[in-house]
Amino acid sequence: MPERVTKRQERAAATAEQLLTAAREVFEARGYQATTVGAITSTANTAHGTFYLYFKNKEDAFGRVVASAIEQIWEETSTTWEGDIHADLLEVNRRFIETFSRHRGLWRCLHEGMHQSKAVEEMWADVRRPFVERIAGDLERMTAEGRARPMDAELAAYALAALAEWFAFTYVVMEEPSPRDYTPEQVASTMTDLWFHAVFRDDAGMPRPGAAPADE
Amino acid sequence: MPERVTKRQERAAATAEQLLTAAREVFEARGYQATTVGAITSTANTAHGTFYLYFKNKEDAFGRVVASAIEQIWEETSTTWEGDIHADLLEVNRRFIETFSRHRGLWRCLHEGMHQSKAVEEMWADVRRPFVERIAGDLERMTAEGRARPMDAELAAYALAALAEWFAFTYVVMEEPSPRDYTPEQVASTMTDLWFHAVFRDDAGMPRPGAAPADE
Amino acid sequence: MPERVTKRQERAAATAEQLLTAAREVFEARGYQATTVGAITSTANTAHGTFYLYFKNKEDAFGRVVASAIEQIWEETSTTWEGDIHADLLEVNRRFIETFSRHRGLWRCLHEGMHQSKAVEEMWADVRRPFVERIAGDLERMTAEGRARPMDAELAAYALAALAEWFAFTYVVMEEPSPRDYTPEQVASTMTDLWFHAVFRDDAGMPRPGAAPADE
Amino acid sequence: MPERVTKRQERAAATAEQLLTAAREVFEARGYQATTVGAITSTANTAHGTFYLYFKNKEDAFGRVVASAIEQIWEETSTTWEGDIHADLLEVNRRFIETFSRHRGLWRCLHEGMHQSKAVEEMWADVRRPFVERIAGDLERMTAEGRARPMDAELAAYALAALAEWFAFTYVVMEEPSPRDYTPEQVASTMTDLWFHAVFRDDAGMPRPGAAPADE
DNA sequence: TATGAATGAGTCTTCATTCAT
DNA sequence: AATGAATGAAGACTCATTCAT
Repeated sequence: MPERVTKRQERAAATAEQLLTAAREVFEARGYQATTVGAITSTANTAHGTFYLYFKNKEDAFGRVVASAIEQIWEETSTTWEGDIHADLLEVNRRFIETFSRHRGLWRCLHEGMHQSKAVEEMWADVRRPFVERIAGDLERMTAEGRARPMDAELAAYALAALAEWFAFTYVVMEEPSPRDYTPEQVASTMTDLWFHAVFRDDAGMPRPGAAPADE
Repeated sequence: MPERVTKRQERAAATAEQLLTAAREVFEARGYQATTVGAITSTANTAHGTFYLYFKNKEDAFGRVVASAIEQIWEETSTTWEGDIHADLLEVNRRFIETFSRHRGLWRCLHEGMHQSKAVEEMWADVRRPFVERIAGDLERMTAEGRARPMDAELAAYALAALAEWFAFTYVVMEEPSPRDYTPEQVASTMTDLWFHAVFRDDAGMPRPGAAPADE
Repeated sequence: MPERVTKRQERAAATAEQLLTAAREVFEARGYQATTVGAITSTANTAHGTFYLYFKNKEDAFGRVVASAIEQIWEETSTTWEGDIHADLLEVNRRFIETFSRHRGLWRCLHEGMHQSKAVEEMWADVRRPFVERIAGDLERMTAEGRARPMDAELAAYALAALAEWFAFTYVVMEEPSPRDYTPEQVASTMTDLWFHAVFRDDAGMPRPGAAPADE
Repeated sequence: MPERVTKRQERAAATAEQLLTAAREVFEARGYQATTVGAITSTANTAHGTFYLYFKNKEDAFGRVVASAIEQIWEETSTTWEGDIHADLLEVNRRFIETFSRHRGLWRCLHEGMHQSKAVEEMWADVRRPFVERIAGDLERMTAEGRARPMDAELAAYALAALAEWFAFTYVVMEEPSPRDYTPEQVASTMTDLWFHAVFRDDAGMPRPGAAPADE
């Protein structure tokens, strides 16, 4: 009875979908610790026990939520570095802040959960590592091309990722500095400015190689 | 009856000291959430209720612990910026990593607690603000002296503080990157390198005033 | 799957019943303040947490206990006032004292809790209001029929309810005056006598309509 | 050195006075259960331990407070029953409501405490017994004089005391009925009206023996 | 596949009372 | 007579997880 099985699978898939969506909503709204299985199941309109058919536990559910969200962030902050590096970098940073903003609940949740559960801590490390590696790769390539200063690319990548992650986090999530004092545009601009000068030779990233160094 | 008073006050001070030390130990070892008043009092060898003679609650106790630790960190990361800026910066960063390391339990606790309690969140903001302001002041001065590039000093200070705080945090507390792969010295060096180039004119921080600018 | 549901519902209903009965027992025996959730659950042979599946908290549990008891009291103190008013009144008062006696633990608990919790205070007010209104209604009707003296029916109802409630309470619960000195029958009789003369015209309640007024 | 001793005694008496006053304030403001020894001593500006030099415990302190207050109430609700009984009764009831009002905090405290502590329960019984006896005495005398109907004077006295106590308590303390709906004057009047007709022969208390019964 | 009733461990806080000084 | 530091008992409530149906 293939049809029956299919129907069952369909229902099951629908339930799984409901639970995942609900989990994301609740994690974003309440944070890691304050999220309860009960809140997720009642948001998903399923029985309490059903949760455990689809997730091993809270950590597991959070992992799935993060995994599904992270793809989006990854794609939104990708670039091909064609043309003007400074402009590209600014654009990436803008998108980073913007994406971070849209997912702020989840980020906060990730940072919170990372102190509560070893599994979430590893999840956090796994989430950021590709970003770090992308940066490290870019740095190495740019150094090889003579545009970036020579440096320990991996360590610098960690440092720059830390700058981006924590500057964005404090600004977007902790509101330190307050969004009333600085616009996301200013934040992206400052981030870009520091990152750019930290990394590139003075003339390297300049779009017009003949031009004199800009005075900001 | 000055003697009497003194004796009592001495005992009380000793109790307070025991509790504060115990609180610090437990917070560092277990983290914010997992720390219980019972663990603190039994470590301090006092009755449970005695805790509430000296602290309003867990948050309050944590506040005192942090306050007492923060002074030390502050002093250890102060400098007068005489002579070679690059060398001074490296020294400050070395000490920062080193001090951070020594207080890693507390830092983790602070970051954890900041997601659990609004009061701790404010505490975190209060702790870092002086650092940010110190950086902003230094930047402004250096820009005025023509050594640093012109920039929004406050925002840049937030960004650089974020770099230092989170790079140190991930390295020291989360072990990302692993200390097996990179020494604190390397971390301090990378941090210094990035920070230096991000901020200073190419010739600005150079100890040898006679040297020509690197490019052009 | 009606059978399954039924079995579960049966068990749940049984648990609820156990808890309610246990709660009543404990409240009656210990009073409001001294009653602990632990005492209720261990009396009911359930886990501690099960209590919170059926009640929001102690107040809520008490509310349910009172509600279930109050119905009984209400019905036992209802009458249709046919025939001899004095005899009817005596019968009501007898039953009131008797019922009060049977629920003495609960009454004491209600009076105690009313000073401990705003919710219980309102519960007390809600419990007695129907009694007051019943009395007020009776008074108005009897006045309209020319049997009761004209008076502010509502205020008089509050006063008479206070007489009944507190006379019964002091006698039954506080044993003031002592049951060794006065029987419930005497108490009901005195209560009836005072209430009767307080309210009725001298000839009004008399069963013998032909009798002349006592005086003048 | 008699002078020294005297000075000491004076100080001690002053301390005792401070504590008693403070205790009364706190009991009136907070109620029995919510009153803490700490609140009393800090109101009295004495050390915590000093409390136990003058009182055995909280019950004891409350006993002293009640004793000192009760005299006043007793005197304010005394009358000589000269002339018009109805008018006298109304006046007594007015003063009773008024006095009750002024001491409402203490009354509530007494009623609350009576459920918390056997000692306070006895205190309550001791406080009201003289009132009951005064009423019983009055009733007996009036019956002997042919003005009141024959009845069990003591039991009737308990009933009438209950009426007065609880009607006043619910009105003044529990605000049931609400003071917005009924004035103290109305309450006193209703109380008087019921009491009067409950007790006296129709013509007995009338000031003008020739007058027809008043229609309210 | 889905249900939902039951479990029970874990912690902060208050406060009356004592007693050394 | 006065102090005030220290004590320690006592109780409500949440929620992840299980398992019989």
